[in-house]
Amino acid sequence: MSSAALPGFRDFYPDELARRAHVFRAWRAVARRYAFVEYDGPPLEPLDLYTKKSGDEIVGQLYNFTDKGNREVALRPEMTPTFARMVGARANALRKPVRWFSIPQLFRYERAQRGRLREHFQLNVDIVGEESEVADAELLAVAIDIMRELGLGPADVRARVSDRRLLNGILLTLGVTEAQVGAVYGVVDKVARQPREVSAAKLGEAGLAPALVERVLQLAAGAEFADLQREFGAAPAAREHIERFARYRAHLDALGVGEWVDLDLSIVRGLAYYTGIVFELFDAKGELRAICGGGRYDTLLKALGGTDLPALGFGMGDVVLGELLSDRGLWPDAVQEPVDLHLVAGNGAGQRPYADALRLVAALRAAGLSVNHAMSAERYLSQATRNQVDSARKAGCSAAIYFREDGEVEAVSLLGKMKDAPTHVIPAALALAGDAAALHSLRDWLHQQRDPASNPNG
RNA sequence: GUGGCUGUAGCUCAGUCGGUUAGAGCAUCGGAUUGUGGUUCCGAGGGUCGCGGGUUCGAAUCCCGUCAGCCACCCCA
Repeated sequence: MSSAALPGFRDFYPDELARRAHVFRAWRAVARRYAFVEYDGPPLEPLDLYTKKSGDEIVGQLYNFTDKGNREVALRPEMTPTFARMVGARANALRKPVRWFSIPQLFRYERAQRGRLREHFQLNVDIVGEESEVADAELLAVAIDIMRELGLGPADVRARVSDRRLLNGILLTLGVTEAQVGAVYGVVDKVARQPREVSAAKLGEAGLAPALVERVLQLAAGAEFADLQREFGAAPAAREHIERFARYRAHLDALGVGEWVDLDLSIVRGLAYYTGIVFELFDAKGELRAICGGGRYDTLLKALGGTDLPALGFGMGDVVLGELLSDRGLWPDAVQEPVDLHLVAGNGAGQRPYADALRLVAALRAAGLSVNHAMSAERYLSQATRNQVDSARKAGCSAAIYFREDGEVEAVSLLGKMKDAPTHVIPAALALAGDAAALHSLRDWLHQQRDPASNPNG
């Protein structure tokens, strides 16, 4: 076996690239439907772009090195700092709100495992300059509509949403002190991933009374928004946030994605820079890692040295999403673009110079058709036609084309049944001369063969 | 970075108690009376049994190490 790709890196063979393209198509189609525009930045950035935001510990998880100009650089592990720089540099000139998306390839140096490689492609969708919770609803709707676009439904994927301000207000109302809030977040974030006793012990260590520990764990394990409204709707520390969240839910319903969404106060998204509504998308069976995560980060742009603008966004990677599509059998049947025509030897092949065969191929290509051929005069003339036709069909070609004994050029469909396959004839002289009408008729005929509605052989 | 499981052809896997030149199916390539199809038949190529060391007359097989993959931590996307 020759050397393979580096650990955590992928070779994309044509079938795999076609699947990747399928996901990218869905990402772009939905992002554009929501009026986002695409941008990109450099895959290599100054190292301090990341250490400024995340501290020096981050270096252990980066692909970083010193370049030949003695600059400390890193392959980008995330898009947000680049995005923040680009927006910040033109903050005053950009029409607000900014709605941008990107599909960067990102890199992280850490142990690869299922759903987690050292390299992946991640859709980033961000909005800058809008504080209304309508923007939060719009953002989540983009992520959910991508699931729909790929054939997934609310029984396959669930959106879990929370709001840090809401959780904060509830905790303060219950008697958690400002000083304890940080520690409580840390426990709540992991409540589903560690034993209840461990969570309880950590909350106790943070200074929470036993009754309060129970109450916090109960809320983190699952809460109905209606119950929260009843209990905290009038509390001074929580009321504003309860009301905002109610409006958010109503916007999601109106945007047509309400049935995908569950409240889950345990969604904290690390302890980092999120300031408001946060969300994650999971497969409904809970077998995979998060498909997507994001939320509001109103203070980050300023913290990174940019303008003080509210912002929100999410990232959605191709790896977990691809695993989910595989599990659900949702990849399209024909992932490859079929080739239109394959030149084979017909009964008239021997009557013409080989150059005519290449001229025919060239004329068809000039007319915009995709055409393959054997690239060997010897094989074209000596190999049995049935083998040539069979190879073309197996390669996924839509039709074979050849010179007939009477000198005409004939195409025969390779789709559908082999008996009585449809054919289309054009005079060889017109085909070789690149006659527009003749080639147009061939193109129409090909389209007709591919359209199942008008192709009884399909 | 820590621990557990697994490594045989491009893929899925056989390979007995340690015993001759490591096999099958699928896939690929060539062919089946100068020509039009999925079936069928014949044939071919393709392996440092992950890698290195050890035990042994003899190792795919047993032992140790290492690398890679998977899983769980850690951390996050």
